[in-house]
Amino acid sequence: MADKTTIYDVAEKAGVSRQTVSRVLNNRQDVSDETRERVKNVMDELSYHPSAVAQSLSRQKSYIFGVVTAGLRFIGPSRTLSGITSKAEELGYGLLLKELASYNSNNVKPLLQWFKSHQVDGIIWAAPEIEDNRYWIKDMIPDLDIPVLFLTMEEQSQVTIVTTDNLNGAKKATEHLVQQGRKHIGHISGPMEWWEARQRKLGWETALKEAGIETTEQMWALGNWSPKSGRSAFLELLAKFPEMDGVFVGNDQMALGVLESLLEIGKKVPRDLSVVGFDGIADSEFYCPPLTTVYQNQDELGRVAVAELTSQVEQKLTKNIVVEPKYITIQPELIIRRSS
Amino acid sequence: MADKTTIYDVAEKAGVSRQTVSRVLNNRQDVSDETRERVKNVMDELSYHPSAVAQSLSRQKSYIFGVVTAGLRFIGPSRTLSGITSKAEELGYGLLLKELASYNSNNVKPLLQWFKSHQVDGIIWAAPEIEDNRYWIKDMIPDLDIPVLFLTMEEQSQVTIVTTDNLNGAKKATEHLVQQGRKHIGHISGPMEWWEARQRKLGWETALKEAGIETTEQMWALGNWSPKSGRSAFLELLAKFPEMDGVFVGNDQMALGVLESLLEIGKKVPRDLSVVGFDGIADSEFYCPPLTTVYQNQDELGRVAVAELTSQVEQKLTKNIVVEPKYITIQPELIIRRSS
DNA sequence: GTGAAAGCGCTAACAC
DNA sequence: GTGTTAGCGCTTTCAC
Repeated sequence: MADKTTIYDVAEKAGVSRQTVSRVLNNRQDVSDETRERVKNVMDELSYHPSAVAQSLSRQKSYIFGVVTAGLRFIGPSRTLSGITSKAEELGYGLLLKELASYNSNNVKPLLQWFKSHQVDGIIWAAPEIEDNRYWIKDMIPDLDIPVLFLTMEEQSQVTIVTTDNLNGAKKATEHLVQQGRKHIGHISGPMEWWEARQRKLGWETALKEAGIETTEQMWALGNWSPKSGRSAFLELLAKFPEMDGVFVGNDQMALGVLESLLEIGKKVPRDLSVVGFDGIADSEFYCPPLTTVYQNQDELGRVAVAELTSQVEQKLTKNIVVEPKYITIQPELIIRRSS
Repeated sequence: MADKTTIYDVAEKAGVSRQTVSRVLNNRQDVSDETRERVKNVMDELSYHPSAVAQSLSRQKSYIFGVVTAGLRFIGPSRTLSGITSKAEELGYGLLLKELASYNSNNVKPLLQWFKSHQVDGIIWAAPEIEDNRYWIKDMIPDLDIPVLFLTMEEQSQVTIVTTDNLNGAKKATEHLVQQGRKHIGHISGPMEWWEARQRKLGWETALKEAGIETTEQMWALGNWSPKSGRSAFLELLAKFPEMDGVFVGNDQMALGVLESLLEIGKKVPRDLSVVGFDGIADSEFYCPPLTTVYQNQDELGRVAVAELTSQVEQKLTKNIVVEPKYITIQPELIIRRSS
């Protein structure tokens, strides 16, 4: 009952047409200053606020982006989301949020349709690339007719992607271990279904190869990103690669598990073994010892994504040109602490 | 260009009126089976999907909730958000998300207005209560005319609140230390501007009082939730309360800092000092030693909030009754690990 | 059972 | 500069 005031009420009370009110609303120039003032005053008096829903319907533009995320209970995705919210706020866009119940979304179509029916101006796909959960891109994106931007995935023609350079980050981490004089550098990876895990492993392999070391199956073990898995993967790895004196771990959480099991078996870090993680989560500074890690700025990732999407949307709108897909890469940086 | 098909196209092709199509869309019973079938087939052929925006405008109901969060870069809020997304999905609601740039939001009014203009059916305020950042409730909520549900705040008449029972959780933690035979139990709190921090401190005081111990200023120190602050607060506390043999820390992250500084100064946990945290974040199981902590199910918090809000919205809609405010409390549970 | 008319609140296109 | 006329795509009376 509070806000039943519509553009019509304002028009009537101000003694003008609804059009004129609309013009004032949209800051058009073709209104006399005198009229504009009068209308604005009436708006205040009536505490009038336009209906965004009606505007969306009429303009065919909502100033809303759809955001798809997954695994919010982990720290990474929410950092990215935070970057998205802040940049969207800056640029005047709202966000319609969906979290995938499982990474392997098989009902992408209804989701995209839902966004479309809400007339979002663009979509940010911030869920990780795992297995073939991107299979639908070629089928769906073209006739969706809404710009979609993907986060964290392999370069692909036809779609714009913003991602941390996982391969290069992993290379930096491994090179650091090499420079520290480590000769037997192992790797604990995330699940191989994850693109990020594969990239990081590849970075480790590449760096070692460039250092003249050939990697073998004995030199790496598989984890699932969790501290617990990091721990068991490490024990497994140590058993089959006993000479290991350095390890690049696929993420900080698994590195936490590694550090803990090192403590238990009485090995000193970094004296006996150097450890380097990936992600640069805030806690890593307080592990014992503080963890050397590759920091990826996920907040920035989200911000860049929104900025790019906005730019594409507005270009499409004003110049009616469809921007060609880009592959935007963000470089992570090595943070050296006491674990190496 | 893909989805220019409207209800009108369907009506025309099916040889019925737009209303009939609408009836089929809304599963009304007053349509003959034969007509329904025909219309449905045409919908499929044209791959027609109704516009949610047009429906919102027409029905004056959007099936969207507004969500306000803050501090997504920390792990707590995003867990809650995850609970919110999953339950909302189950109940058929979408989410319009806003993250406060700072905890002390002074521009609440435009935010609420924005939600209102988007015709959200309800609002979940999931940002923490800090200082007087709730001052606006009495002024704004009544004439907003949209149900608003608050998370994590002090009971207050007129508004529905869902919260973890921080006081009781803190009591449990402290009582546990007492039962372990600790005689000198200190506390490191979060910032006193935070309601949660005050509640947890109060729980510590209450438990000690019930155990016959009077708390003094010497027995607690102030942190800011971060590991770093936990560390310095602990050192400060140890200096003025040297006989301390147990400490209840306001959250797990600060407890991490405490554990690290204990390692540095060479004190054994729990032999010399027992440590208990609060939150039950996943990592706490992998601190050294694994942390005893009070687990609060933030996912559930979000789910309960959505369920309650939905219930209120639908009751208001069907029976046209405004549900009276509730204060819903979720009990956290003590998880005992090696740090105590 | 089905259709016609009116309306949700606003904007775009064209008049004057 | 300002008003008129049509929509945007759907639902809600109320006829028949």
